[in-house]
Amino acid sequence: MSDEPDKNLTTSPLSGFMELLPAEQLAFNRIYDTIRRSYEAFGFIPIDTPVLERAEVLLAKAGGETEKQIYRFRKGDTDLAMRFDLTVPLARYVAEHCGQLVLPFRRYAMGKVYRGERAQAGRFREFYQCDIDVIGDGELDLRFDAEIPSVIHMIFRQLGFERFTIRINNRKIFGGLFRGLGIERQSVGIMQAVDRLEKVGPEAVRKELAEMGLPEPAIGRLFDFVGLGGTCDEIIAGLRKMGIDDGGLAEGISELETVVGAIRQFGVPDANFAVDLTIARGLDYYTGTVYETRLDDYPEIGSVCSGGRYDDLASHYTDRKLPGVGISIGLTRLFDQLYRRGVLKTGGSTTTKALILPMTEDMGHCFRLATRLREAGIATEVSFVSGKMKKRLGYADRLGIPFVVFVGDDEIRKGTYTLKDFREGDQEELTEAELIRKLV
RNA sequence: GUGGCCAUGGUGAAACGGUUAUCACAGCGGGUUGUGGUCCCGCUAUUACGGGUUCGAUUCCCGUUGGCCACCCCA
Repeated sequence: MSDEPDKNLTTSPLSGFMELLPAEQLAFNRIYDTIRRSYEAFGFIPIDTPVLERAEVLLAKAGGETEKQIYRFRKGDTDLAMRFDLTVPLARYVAEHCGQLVLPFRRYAMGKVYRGERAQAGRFREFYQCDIDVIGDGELDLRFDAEIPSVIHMIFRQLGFERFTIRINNRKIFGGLFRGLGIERQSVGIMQAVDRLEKVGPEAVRKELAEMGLPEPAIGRLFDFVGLGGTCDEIIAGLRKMGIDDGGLAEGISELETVVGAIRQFGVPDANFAVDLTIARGLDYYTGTVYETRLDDYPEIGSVCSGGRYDDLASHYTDRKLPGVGISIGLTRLFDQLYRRGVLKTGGSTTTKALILPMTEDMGHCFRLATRLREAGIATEVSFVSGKMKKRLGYADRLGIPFVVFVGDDEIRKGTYTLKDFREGDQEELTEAELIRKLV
């Protein structure tokens, strides 16, 4: 071990780990707070679970992909892993505490998750997910499925978006269709192919399906099916008209119809949601309603929020049947993509509203004023930058602090303060009461 | 995980075999006392790392590391 510190250590963060400058971080936190407030407005309860879990817990129902991507390591005799989403930890949490929880349990969680995959634009190895889920006891009303889009709607409105579409589908429809057409065996491959429809176009998908060995008539029917368009009601009517006889399909259609009706009752305008029979969602644990939300003006970002219903959340951890429905907002991706496109307004690089600039030896006077301003809810700091005025004011200027309060011996004698509005450039001499009234 | 492209000050770029590697922005100092942002002057700072080819490498070749993009997967 060398005693000399290595001054040439790489200072960039690891690839796939987002790190922000102050103004960016503040913009990020504004989005975070907006999401949190909306979740709480619907009565969701905040729950925070550990970033590290026993590997066996996280991998209990993991498929191949998760297994490959999970960060896993040993510490002593313990086999540890970092959470790759917030849903699996929720399952463990609910199984552990269900005796003390009131069901249906409405919880939200906002935290970092980890996936060891190759980073790319909009694809991180460490990122924030903002989840809500409702967990029921044995059964869970379909109206909870409809409430989720209503939460999404509120969040994106609050974030300042008008043009976004919450796409809805039901996994039972796919399942029923595949059974009805006798192509159930290849269902996973078919859904993956259909998911690529928008990306590669119908011809490529048709070819891919043929290569999987699907008979031509079945492919035709499949395309009739995913080609169904129009309003939610037209699509649902179209589905019924296809005349495929399968109990699961009928159930899926009827659930979808119920959910669509309830979404309208929740007041989500038709402009902001749509039935889209092509969305399947990779994760195979969804068993009913599925969601995917896109910003209409930025379709290339892809889904910014997705989720769905699962029949049994915690089957690996408990015998109780706990159905749930939820969604996850990929906050890191959402922020990153919006920021790259310049659609986020960034303000100053500080939370300070008023900077007290002492021009007196009487620092106690300045500190007491600072305390009273803070108690009035005004974010305040006292400047200790010394030197020329140019430098002292330059500090406020560069951080974007909106107000500077000059405290000089003249003012102290008169019992006043000089308040300078940094954006307007003008200033006025005020009493303390006037100062507070002005800044609050 | 598979494949392609790229690596120049803090940031974004220029030079693409040839004397002290250029420019802009940012940063620091100055343009005299209790008033910043614009303007003017000055300063600091760069060829990712290791090897090879060559009289000579930022430039060409190999390796390493890192970044970007596509696929896969997904938030």
